[in-house]
Amino acid sequence: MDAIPARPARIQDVAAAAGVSVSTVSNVLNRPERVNARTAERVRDAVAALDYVPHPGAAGLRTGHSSSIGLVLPDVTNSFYARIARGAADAAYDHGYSLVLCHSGDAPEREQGYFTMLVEQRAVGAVVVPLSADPTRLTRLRERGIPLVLADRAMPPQEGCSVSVDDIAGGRIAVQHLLDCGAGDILVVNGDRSIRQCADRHQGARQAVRSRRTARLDQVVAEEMTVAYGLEIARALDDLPDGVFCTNDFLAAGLCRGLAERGVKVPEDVQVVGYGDLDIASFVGTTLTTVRQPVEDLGRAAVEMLLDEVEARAEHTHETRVFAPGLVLRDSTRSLPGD
Amino acid sequence: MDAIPARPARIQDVAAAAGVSVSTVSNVLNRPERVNARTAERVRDAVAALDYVPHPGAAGLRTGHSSSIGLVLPDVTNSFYARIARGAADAAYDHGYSLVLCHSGDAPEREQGYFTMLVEQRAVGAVVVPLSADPTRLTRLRERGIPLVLADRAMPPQEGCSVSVDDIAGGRIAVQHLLDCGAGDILVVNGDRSIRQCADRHQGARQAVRSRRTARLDQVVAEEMTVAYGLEIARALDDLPDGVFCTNDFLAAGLCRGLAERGVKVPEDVQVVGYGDLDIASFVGTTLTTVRQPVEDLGRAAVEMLLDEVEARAEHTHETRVFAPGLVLRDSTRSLPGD
DNA sequence: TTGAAAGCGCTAACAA
DNA sequence: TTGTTAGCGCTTTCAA
Repeated sequence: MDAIPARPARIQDVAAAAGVSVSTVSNVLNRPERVNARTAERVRDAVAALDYVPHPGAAGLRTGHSSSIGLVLPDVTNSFYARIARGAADAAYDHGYSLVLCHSGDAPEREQGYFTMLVEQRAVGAVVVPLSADPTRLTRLRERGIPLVLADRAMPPQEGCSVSVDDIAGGRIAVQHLLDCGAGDILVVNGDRSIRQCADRHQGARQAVRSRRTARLDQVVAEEMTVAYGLEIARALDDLPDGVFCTNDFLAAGLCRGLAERGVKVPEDVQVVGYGDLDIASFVGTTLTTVRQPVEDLGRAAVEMLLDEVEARAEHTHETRVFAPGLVLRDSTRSLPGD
Repeated sequence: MDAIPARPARIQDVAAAAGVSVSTVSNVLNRPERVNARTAERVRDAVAALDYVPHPGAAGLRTGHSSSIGLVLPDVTNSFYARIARGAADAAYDHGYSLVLCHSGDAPEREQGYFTMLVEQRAVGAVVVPLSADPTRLTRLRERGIPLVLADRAMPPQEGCSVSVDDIAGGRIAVQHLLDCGAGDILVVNGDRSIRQCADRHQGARQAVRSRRTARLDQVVAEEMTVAYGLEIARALDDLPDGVFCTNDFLAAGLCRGLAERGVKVPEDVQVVGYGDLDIASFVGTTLTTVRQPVEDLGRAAVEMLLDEVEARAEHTHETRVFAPGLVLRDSTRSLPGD
């Protein structure tokens, strides 16, 4: 029943059908300006008739350039990384590259396995969200001729490009907004401070508070950044602040629920800002004002910086690109006085 | 500062270093049994010394086999598809294939573009969640020699393999559970019935009710399967059922919120079952009892069926594999009488 | 403007 | 057991 898959046409077949040489066909396809218009048309007809599609693998063998990019992520089902993947896929598609999905699944040996695979395939480069901060393996990849761009991690600029979101700015705009909306006694509900993102967001919060003489800032650290711990913290709170900045939306969702339990109204009594604009932010009882990160842009930019490095090796200079987050206004904060 | 990426070693370099011919090196790598142990060791030393990694692209050119699989999805950031991707990535990795991520983004012309790319690359096959039910484009892919496995969509078995979750069973176990927990007047809050999943889940619900003489079943259709519409429906409900089956968790989350607004207690007054076990299911006020689909298994199985077709072309017979969903018990239903 | 021919890195007959 | 050699499908000098 299956149609016998005809062996795909090769460039030779096209040449024969059009009555020209293979190099002419190649020229029609790659440097059309070099070839007579009438000949070109004959060739194109043959291409269409034979349903010819060139084989970039074979071409790459000759030219030395492959057309695949690796995307190495800890976990595709994590929405943050999925958004990076989407941006990267868009950019790769636009530029005619194919994207090889490498799901390292938090296993360093698997990440390493993918690195080897990328070297084998002579991938043109890779966008990677590395599992560990240890840069040795990454450096080895570079030495093997695979340039890489780090996403969501910093990298010494002389080592290569990287993209990330400015978490300090994120913390700052979150708390600035609370201040603008009239809160003066701010609590930061944070995750483990050894996590760079958490430390940065807190630092941003401090910056914002410092700019307002009368304001004060407190911090409480949750063991894990989950709804459950947010809830816990709300229950345990002794005296209520009038503004809370949670460094992720899960904490914020739990916190809101805990406050509701205690009869505390959001945003009337306490205003809350979350972080991440995760799905949950719009699903909780009081929808969350939160910080949105342009994550797709990260993925897109990473691929584009990689291609710049690859295609313009000489003029390329490494770049550390930091994206600005933005605030999404919803119901867990009051509207600005001016509005 | 950059180490000049030394041009990677070729099989010839290894041969020279080991003082043997290229074919011996090739044999050591591919059919070690054919070669003298001592020679093999010399070769392996040379491989290590030169840090040689074979180039599967070049090999594929010779053998005609590539080692990449396409994964064509409407949207990686959708958690359902992301879970498929994860399963597929795991399986591909285990079998030594690379997975090319094709994010069609709901754009048919882009999906088509990816199909062409897969043909160009001589991908060994593809796992695809097609945008439209129209099978013509898919058939063309097969004819071009790219076997495919459909995920989350049915396909006539003679056309190829497919994997999906049994939505009828899902609807049935959901409602069966409501009945078992003492509910007798069941409402299905459904999405558009022209969506196969919705129709199937409702059919499963009917099957369950039919088995219980005294039970009755009602249905209300939401315009969209969102939290907002779930909320709406809860508000508009005239007389309350004692069990509600929502065909997705967003609807269920909204419904619970709406019921809470009206002072209706879940699960004391009304029991609720959702569908999908999305993140939100454990985040709502009353955590949702819901139907969990083994989506990663779909992705994994799809890749494995594809490889079976590719590697055992002769003995392969197409298969339509249907996975059984399971119930996740949480707080929106009462515990079973027996417990 | 076109074509002939070499070769990218590898595998697989076939010969030695 | 090992080596020689002819391609896989394409690009790219170089010559015509």
